[in-house]
Amino acid sequence: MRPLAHPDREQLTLTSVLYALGDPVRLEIVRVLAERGDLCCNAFDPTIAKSTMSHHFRILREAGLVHSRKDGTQHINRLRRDDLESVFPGLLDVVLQAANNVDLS
Amino acid sequence: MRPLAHPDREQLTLTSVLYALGDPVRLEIVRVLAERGDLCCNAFDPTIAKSTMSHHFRILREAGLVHSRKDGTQHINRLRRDDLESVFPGLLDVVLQAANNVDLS
DNA sequence: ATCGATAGTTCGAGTATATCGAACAATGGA
DNA sequence: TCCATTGTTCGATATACTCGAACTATCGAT
Repeated sequence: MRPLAHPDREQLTLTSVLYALGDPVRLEIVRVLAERGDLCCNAFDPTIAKSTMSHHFRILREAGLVHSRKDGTQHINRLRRDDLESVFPGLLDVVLQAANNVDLS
Repeated sequence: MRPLAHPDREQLTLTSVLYALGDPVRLEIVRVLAERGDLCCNAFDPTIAKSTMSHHFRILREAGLVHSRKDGTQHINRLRRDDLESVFPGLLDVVLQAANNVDLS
């Protein structure tokens, strides 16, 4: 297995972050992580294949949105709020605000 | 030729907007439109094929980011700032702020 | 320590999207 | 009418999404 890649702040790009957010599954992951804190992968939509979730978490990790650390057999995922805020101020908050409003429907 | 599709406010989705912004070519189009006002398609990177630009403008149009109107042989493109602001408050401003900061490099 | 259960990753295949050049359509001007 | 300009559409190739299956890693129980 490859080690988990986590770019540091200087490597984050706006395009990659927006690309990562521009998928309904990943946007929901980010929304739930923001709402409920650190979670492992099985805390999300169980109808989506494991391999697909793994793919989405990789996109989120490599874009710098999520930090994953191993804890026993599971991976605990955490939103990189501070890093994102320092590089793209206000972005995550605005997106989460919009995502939560939309989800009222 | 098909008529140009322009969704109205109620049809905009956050995922589609973020997806449209999550591409370097399209993000640059949006940034320039915000900076310089209404422009036709040839105001952008001339090294990109016409058909590719047409494709990107279609994505932007169908996501509701851009309005295109015919004027003679050209299409004048305008950012739908008010519509976006009403549906996803603050989103476009934050993205443009980040895009302009990044482009200093 | 071996077995089994659980959590994720990786692989391979099918389907969908990006990019380009070429051909087409629409408008305006000589 | 002819031609230049603008942009769309088409066909082909290359890259990304989704899934099931196989694999790896860790923990707990026997």
